[in-house]
Amino acid sequence: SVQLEMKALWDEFNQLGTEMIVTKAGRRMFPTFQVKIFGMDPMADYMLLMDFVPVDDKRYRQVTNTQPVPRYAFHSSSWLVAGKADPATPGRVHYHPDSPAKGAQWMKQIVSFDKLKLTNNLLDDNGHIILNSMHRYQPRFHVVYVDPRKDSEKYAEENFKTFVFEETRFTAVTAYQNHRITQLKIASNPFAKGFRDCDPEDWPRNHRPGALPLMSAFARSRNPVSSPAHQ
Amino acid sequence: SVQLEMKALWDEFNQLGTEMIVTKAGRRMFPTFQVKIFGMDPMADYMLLMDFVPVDDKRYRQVTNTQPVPRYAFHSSSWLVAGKADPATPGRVHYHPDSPAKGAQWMKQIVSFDKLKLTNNLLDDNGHIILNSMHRYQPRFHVVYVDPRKDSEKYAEENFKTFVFEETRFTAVTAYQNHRITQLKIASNPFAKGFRDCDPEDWPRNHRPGALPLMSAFARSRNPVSSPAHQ
DNA sequence: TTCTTGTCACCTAGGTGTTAATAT
DNA sequence: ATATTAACACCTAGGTGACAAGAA
Repeated sequence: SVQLEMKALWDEFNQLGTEMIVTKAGRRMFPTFQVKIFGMDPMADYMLLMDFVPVDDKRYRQVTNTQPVPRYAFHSSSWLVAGKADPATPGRVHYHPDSPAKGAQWMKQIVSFDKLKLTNNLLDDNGHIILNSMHRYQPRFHVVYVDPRKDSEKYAEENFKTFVFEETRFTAVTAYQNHRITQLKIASNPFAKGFRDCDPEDWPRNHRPGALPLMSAFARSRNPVSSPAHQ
Repeated sequence: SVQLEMKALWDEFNQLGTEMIVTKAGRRMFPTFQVKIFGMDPMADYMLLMDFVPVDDKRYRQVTNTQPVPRYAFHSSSWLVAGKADPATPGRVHYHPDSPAKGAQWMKQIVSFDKLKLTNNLLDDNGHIILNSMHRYQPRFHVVYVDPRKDSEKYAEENFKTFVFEETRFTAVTAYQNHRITQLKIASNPFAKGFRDCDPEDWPRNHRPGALPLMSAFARSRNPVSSPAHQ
């Protein structure tokens, strides 16, 4: 079985509609997809990998709310379906760089896919995951048992297991569309600290009950709670 | 067979008497020990590791030349034997973090031991290599074939091979003793660029034949030449 | 006197969103 | 209009030798 790490943070993003930047050179995901694994055979070899499947066959489009809104308005924009999805290229997979490794090694610490990068460059030759901007994707996590038997191909079907966490769904974008997503990224990603206007360490102490809860996930995620995988 | 990378740079350091800093927290080696490997079974698993053996049973001592020397003197100090070596602690080994891996993976690119760190802390619990300051050491590189047979222990003797490059010998120190070593480190280690007083990129062009050859190894090492292993 | 330790400025290396310019 | 790109300032993370202070 598998537990998603930083579930509280993923939930907060998912509630707003998670967006992930794609660039030509490749961009990491934030939050990073990381899991805790249980129940492997400690002595057996496993390959760990991820892929990304379209959530639907729609292409999205950002529509700006042009009506006058109060300052600090919450819903200045939203997603609209803009047509049928672009034809999917044969989806790439990302093997965790430690693969293959023994079950004992995978289980003894959190497995982090922080080397995984997303790109919109169809001609990418860095092995990055290729996605279409303005499309929605569902990350999937696969565990493959390395079968020592000679005719292991025959058992391929029973030698892997797939885990899907719906809270990790996201829209691929080349620039953030929802400003609240931007703010949550800035508040929770250490590499974006330069864009913060207050010290996040002070937030839990200074937090007023009525304030915008942009930082709540970050505060909570310091003691991450995991969730069981869907299927 | 194994080829040492950056051999020209190692030679230049070795000619001056290589020194490596050891610290409580652990310090990387420079030059980094890296090799190119040939002749493995592409499909077989191998473990790669390093250890460090005392070159002799001597403790060293730096003696300062107190006689008046001309400016820019070349030999202001030297090493003297200072007594018998301190009792050796059971030597640690450093497994290359990618171990175990297939021969094909080890051979397809340079294997770099840049995660290896040296410490003088006898109580170190970070898994770093523990060395005595003011003692000389010979790095050794070991290739271990992971024998798939059940009684593999019986074949341990024939399942590993050791490679020794004498030009990688060094003296462990807590502070540099030979100023020319310091200068060569500053000239060739990118992380010490802050202490340079000229642009190393310009050196090959501006190099006057009569000038001090401090940068020559760095200039040459841009097209690294390898050397065969001793044994 | 000699050796060791801890702090520091200054780097490498690379992950952020911003912004202005460009493409569609 | 909307979407994409490239350069950029500002971070994280961590590897340098210098230096002053301390230890042996």
